[in-house]
Amino acid sequence: MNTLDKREFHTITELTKEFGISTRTIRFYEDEGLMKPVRRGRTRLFRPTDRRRLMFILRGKRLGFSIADIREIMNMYKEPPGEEGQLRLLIRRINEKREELEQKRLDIDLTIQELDHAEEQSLARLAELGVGT
Amino acid sequence: MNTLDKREFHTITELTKEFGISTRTIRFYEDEGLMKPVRRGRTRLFRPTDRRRLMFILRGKRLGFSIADIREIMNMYKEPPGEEGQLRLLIRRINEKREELEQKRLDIDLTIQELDHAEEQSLARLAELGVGT
DNA sequence: CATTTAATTGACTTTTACGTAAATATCTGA
DNA sequence: TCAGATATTTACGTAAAAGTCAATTAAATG
Repeated sequence: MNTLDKREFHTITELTKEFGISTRTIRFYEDEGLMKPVRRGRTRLFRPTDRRRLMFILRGKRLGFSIADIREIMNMYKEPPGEEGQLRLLIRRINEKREELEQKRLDIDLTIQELDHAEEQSLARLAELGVGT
Repeated sequence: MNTLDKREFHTITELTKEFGISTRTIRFYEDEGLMKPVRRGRTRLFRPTDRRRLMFILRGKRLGFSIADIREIMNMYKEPPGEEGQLRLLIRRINEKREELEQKRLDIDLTIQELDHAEEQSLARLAELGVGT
């Protein structure tokens, strides 16, 4: 791979290797309408945009979002609707999602704090045993 | 409920109401060894410590951790082991979990940024429509 | 051109995290 | 003490998110 890797297409196996997922998983996301790779014959060809979508999906998964959640968030990034009511609805949904994410961040910070505490305990215990780090 | 609510025990339904989950869910967590409420007869009585554990579980869930993950993290908060090898192993695991959490935080920040962007687009669109906020 | 090699499709299976229902037991106030 | 509400146990069911396997098909390569 080149440092200036702006290649047009990726194969499915390239993506499985890059992201450590299976072909089944990628096809599953396509079935769910989260990606639309183009085809050469029957073979899927993934454009940079498909790859970005995949990254987005995996990020969502790491945060514990369901496929449905991810689909919903993706839709928020498309062209905003032209009608006022729809727009206001979209904005409300965006804010809901943001709150959800901010709650997650609080959860993370708390958990990290607790891990820090647990680590300290363990380090203290190690010190008691009279060992260097 | 009192402002100084340090009551000894909670019933299962009190917890379901407080946290918006079902009795089945709570019993499931007990089956999974994540909580050990005491019993009066067959009836479960949840102490403050059980309630705290439940909060911990739900926090883990919000972050997309599996039951197995949560159990593993919980075990990190118990008395650290006495043997050096075990201690070092524990410390390594703690650091792995922390990294995982920090990755999640990065994911969150990215996603929030994108939501911000999507919101701006929508607000701009609204402005175009010549409407006030 | 014959054959590995890589992809696709479709069907069935598995795991996780509960939901649901039935039968039984316990408690509680009238 | 008895009806109605609350809990428990056991067992089976289910939805989401893939995993696995088999049959085809297409592509590439010696």
